[in-house]
Parts: sequence; structure tokens; C-alpha cells
Amino acid sequence: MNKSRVTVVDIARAAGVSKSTVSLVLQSSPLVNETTRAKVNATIRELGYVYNRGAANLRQSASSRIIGIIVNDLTNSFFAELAVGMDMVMQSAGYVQFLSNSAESVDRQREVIASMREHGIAGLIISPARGTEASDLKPLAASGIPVVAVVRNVVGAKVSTLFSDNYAGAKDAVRHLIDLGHSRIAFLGGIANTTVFTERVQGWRDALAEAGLDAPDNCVVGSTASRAGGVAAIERALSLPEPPTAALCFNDAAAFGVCDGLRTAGKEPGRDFGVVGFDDVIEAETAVPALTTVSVDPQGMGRRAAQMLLKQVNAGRVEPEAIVSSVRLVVRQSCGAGLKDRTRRISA
Amino acid sequence: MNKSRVTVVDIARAAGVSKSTVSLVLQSSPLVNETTRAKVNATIRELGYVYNRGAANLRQSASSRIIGIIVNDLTNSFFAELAVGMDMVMQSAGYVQFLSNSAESVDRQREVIASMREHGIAGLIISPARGTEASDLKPLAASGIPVVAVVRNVVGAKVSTLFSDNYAGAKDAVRHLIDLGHSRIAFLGGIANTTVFTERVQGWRDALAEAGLDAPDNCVVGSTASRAGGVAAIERALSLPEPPTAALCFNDAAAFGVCDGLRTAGKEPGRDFGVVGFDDVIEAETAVPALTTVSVDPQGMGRRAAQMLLKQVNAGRVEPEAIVSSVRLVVRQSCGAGLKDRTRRISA
DNA sequence: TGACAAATTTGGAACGATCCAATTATTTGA
DNA sequence: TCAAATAATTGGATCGTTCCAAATTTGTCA
Repeated sequence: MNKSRVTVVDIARAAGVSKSTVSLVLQSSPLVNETTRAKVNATIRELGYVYNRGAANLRQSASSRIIGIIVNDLTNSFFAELAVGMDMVMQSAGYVQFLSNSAESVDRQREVIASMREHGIAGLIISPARGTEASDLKPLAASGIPVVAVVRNVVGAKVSTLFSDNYAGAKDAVRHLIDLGHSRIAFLGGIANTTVFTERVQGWRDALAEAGLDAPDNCVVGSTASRAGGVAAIERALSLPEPPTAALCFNDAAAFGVCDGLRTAGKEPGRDFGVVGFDDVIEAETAVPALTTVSVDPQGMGRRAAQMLLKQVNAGRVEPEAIVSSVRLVVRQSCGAGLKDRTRRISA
Repeated sequence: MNKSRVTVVDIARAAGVSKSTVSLVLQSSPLVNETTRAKVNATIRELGYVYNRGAANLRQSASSRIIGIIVNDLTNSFFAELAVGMDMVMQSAGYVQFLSNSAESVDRQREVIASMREHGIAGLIISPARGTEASDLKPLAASGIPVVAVVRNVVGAKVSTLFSDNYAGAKDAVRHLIDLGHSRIAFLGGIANTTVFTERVQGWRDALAEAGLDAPDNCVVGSTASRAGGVAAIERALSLPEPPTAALCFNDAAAFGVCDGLRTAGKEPGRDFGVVGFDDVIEAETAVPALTTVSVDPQGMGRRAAQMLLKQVNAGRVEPEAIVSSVRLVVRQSCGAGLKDRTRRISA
């Protein structure tokens, strides 16, 4: 119906006050008389006025109440949960987010960053695509826009970071498998040459070393960090001359794949082979067998990242801080623990 | 460093032209001389100018190149995929999207819509939270902002829609189970009283009726549309006096839960019980057993919805159109088909 | 009642880009 | 060489809000 939008001036005219007064009402300033406020508010409702934030943000002082979120793979439930956590915080803080999926493409990521910048984001949270360079984030930092990198590292970038404690988590998980009596423990799935992978493998290696056990290189089987990758990895692992009896998997998706692969090979995960995942995605709890995994609480991490960014946006100054989010092992069934009632056949 | 942003005027001064010329260069107008264009572009790069879309959108003619996407549950991979499909199209069309998760809360959804409106979205794609009313979308339509509702219906809302053919998909799936020799087929999972649920149950019912089979009410076991819901539903179904031998599940998540529940009950999905899902999420293919499911291609649907919206945004006029996206049954292993040729060594 | 303080209200100039109408520079043709 | 046509450039008003300084109204107290 109305092609031309209703503005403060329209409200002012209709309510018989000046546009300045309307503006004051909009920001619920204590300066305006209650009677006037009521009258203006009534008119606003009556005319169906919609506040135009774009116009308001034009004045240079204002910061925009829009933040950007870029995630490398939204189809992965870990990152979806992460995004949902951020969304929650942003929403209750009265912010809206541009949320985009880079799909691991640095080019798309660059485009999205540029676009978000043109739209005036007040800050950015990014789970960087593989291959992201410091120069991709440089211009943001240079113009004083706070950036928080989550999950993955960007070498050389002077931005705030929030990572999970991959090393400690992996170490705990492997220690637990050792306590259960395993001595040949593999590391399955995940793409080598990523920081996260390296950190987790290092935890795996150190836990084995501290227990005086071997950590042969052929027991680290990389692949994609997905269900399909897990299937491929366990296949390779089972064909080794001395196959492992348990594995720490790169993430939960891979762990589910490992379980699938075990079943295809006639082995029951938990009973015949200990499987531990990483991340604790929602399905880990309800899967059969329930997945023992290192809980990273992606939603919580998302919330924390969002809070971190908002703090910086509000403070105005950008002082990069680095937070390592602690993780904890959640023991369920896939590792074989608590199987005392069932026949245990782990000791070969 | 630079606290004050670089504007067209700064560029103009530095390049020795007028701001109007700079503006023309920005829109790559053919009016400007090549030499001038090169000079201006150089200055733009040199000063690190960032285009301010907010300012440009102020002129009443312009439409904003921002669109809103609201999804009811981003942690569900179906909707995550849907969002990713939309993201792809929007990105290549040069749009950015506000992407928010309503988490099935109409209140949050209302807030988000209001906020997006204030930020000047050119259009909205929404997968509505349960309980969304036409009045929630009314103001958008009234101000000429095109809206596309996907997946779920909003009764009485005069907006464009894109749904999958739930009825035909369910019917095909049940027919397939009947062809495999099943006669007691349940419908498991999903929340009753939703359009999607009703349509799928109707397909189930009609397929049974056409085959002259019974469709008893106690064979429809509602629950949440999640993995946990599937577990609960199959438990209930198996405790019926005459338990079913196969089931069409509300969606893939529920189907996975049903598989889990079957295993806990000592039955192997596919071999001992036919399971068919709905949606065809990514994991359906790699799960063990691979899930037979009605393929909805969420990413494709997302892309289609985005194209639909963009068409309307560009056209300027809003003429609601309704599209029903066809689906197809993807036969894999969980239904028990093709078990004759393949010697299954699952039997322990 | 008048002087002064406090409470409200209000023009008008920003903010950064666009776009129209008008101006200036360059070609073209006879 | 000059008018007419074409190409290129430009000032200024405008979009919808905020914010300052100034103006107006209301209230208080001697």
C-alpha cells in the first residue's frame, strides 16, 4: 500500500511536535514529558512507523548493532551449533548478524568480508576457512573493527582468539583408553596440516609416550573430517599388520563413520573396539552406542565468542585476547567402559 | 589508525575531481572518461576507501541488497543445508543475509523480524517457527517486502511458498515397503498438528488404503522430530500387541533414532525391520545401514527459495506464487531392499 | 508578581552517497 | 572558424536520523 516510508517527520507532524522530540522519544530519553511521550508513541503505532537504523548509523559516532559471523562449514553440526550459540547471545544483546558460510573457500570468504564491511559491521566472528591468511583479516583490524577467530587459528593475525584445548582433550581421551587396557590405539580421521589436527595428534602421541606405549606413524590415519572419512580411516586401520583395538577420532562425525565401518567389518563398536570422538555434538548422546567423546560444547563456545566480541565492541578499544576453552571427556558406551556386565574381549 | 572513515569527498579531493565523479566511478558508469576512472580507482585503493552501503540506501529509490533468512532450527541438519543453499545463491547474487535461528520461538521470531525490518531488508525467507500466525508476516507484506515461506505453511498469510511434496513422498515410500512384502507399516516420529506431519501421514494412510491394508491409529506414533524422538517412537511401536515390521519415519533424524532403538531391542534395521526416512540429509548416505529415504534435497530447495525471492525483489512487485517441489524415493539399505543378492554378514 | 531555575521542546547542521539539472570541455561537420 | 552535437564533469538538494545550541514553557520562592 504505502510506497513511501513513514519517517520521524511524518510522526512529528501527525503528533504536533518537532522531529527532535520524536527522536528523543525513540531513544527513550528521560528529557521528554510523559504526556508527550505517550502521544508520540501512539502516533508511531498508528502510522506503522519503522525505525531506520541505516539512517541513524550515518552519524559517525554510532556503532551499528550489526555483527558478522563467518563459518567454514555450516552443514557440519559442530559449526551449526557454534553459530546457534552466537545467535542466542547476539539476539538478546539486540544485535543482528550477517551469517555466512565460506564453505572452506578463502575467495568466498574474502568476498563476504568485503561485503560485510561495506554494510558496516561493528565486529566479526570468524571460524576461518582453511588457508586463511593474516592479510585477509588485516583491513578489518586496521579500521578498528574487532575480530574474534574461533576454533581455528590464523597465523600472524593480531585478533582475539577462542580455541578449545585440543591437546589436553586428546591426551585425556587416550589416557582413558589406556586405563581401559588398550595398548594399540589409533588416531583416525581429520585433515593433516591443520592446527587442530596437529594439536590433537600431539595429545595422542604424548599420552601414549607417558604410558610407555608406542605411537607408530601408521596409526595416524588422516582423511576428511566427516562420516565418510571415518569409514575410510577405520578400513585402512583394520588392514594394518597389527591392527589397533581402539581409536581416538578426529571429531564426532569421523567417529560415527568409524562405528559404521566397524559394523561393516563385523565388529561392534564399544564391545570389540574402543571408539572415542571429539566435539560432543548433539547426536553423540543418543547414538547407539552412545559416543564417548571429548566435550567441546560448541554452543557454549559460540556464546563465549559472542560475549567476547560484544565486550570489545562496547569497549571501543581492540585489545586482542586469547582464550583457551577447557574441554572434558564424557564417558559413554562407545569406548567400552562400563561393559563389565557384557563380555569384554578387548585384551587380545 | 584512521578513526574517521574515508568518504567519497576525501577521494574526490585527493584525486582532484568532484564527489559526483567519484560516485559515477563507483557505479562503473560509462559516462566517465577512462583516464579519470583509472585515477579515481587508484586513489580509492590508496586511501583504503570502503563503500558505505548504508548511506547509499538512504535515497528512497534504492533497494538494499540485504535479505533476511529465519530458520526454525539450525541445529537440525535439514535446515542447516537449506540455509547453506540460500547462502550460495545470495552470495553469488551479491546479497548478504541476516541469518537467524528462531529456535521454534515465535517471540524470538517476531523480534528478529522487527529488527531485520529496521535494518532495511529487501526480502525475507522464513521457515516459520511452530505457531507462526499470518499477522506475524503481515507488516512485511504491507510495506511491500517480498516474503517466501519454505518447508512450513503459515495459514492465511499471503506470501509465496515453497514446500516439498510431502504427500506424494510419503505415499511412494509406503508403496515401496508394501512392494517389499510388509503389511504392518507404522508411521514414526514427528509432532502431530503440524501441516507437514498431517500431509505425510495422509500419504501413508492412502498408500495403505489403496493396497487394501489396515492403517490403524495406534500405528501412528508421534514424538519430537529428532533422533531421541525416533528412539521413543520405535519403543512404543514395538510394544504394541501386533508390532509393525516396517515404518515410514517423519524425518531422517527420527529414522536414525528408530535404527538406534531397533538395535537396542536386538533387531537389525534393514534385515529385521524396514526403515524409511524423509529428507535425505547428508548422513543418510554414509550411515550404516544406508538410509532409504525420500529425498527432498534441502540445499536445492534453499537455492530455489532464494532464486524465487530474488526474482520478486528485482521485479519490484509482489505476486505471491506457490511452488511444490517434487521429491523422490532413494532406495538404500535400511528398508531391506536388495538384501537377497548381498550376503549380509551382520548376523553375529 | 517578577526573577530565576528547571524542565521541555525545537531548528538546523551534520552523516555519506546518489541523482538531477546545469555547466564546461571536446568533437564534429560544413 | 564557428555553431551544433557529444562527452565529461559538477554543485547542490536529498534520503532519515542524531545532536547541539538555543528557545520556550513550567515551576518555585521571595
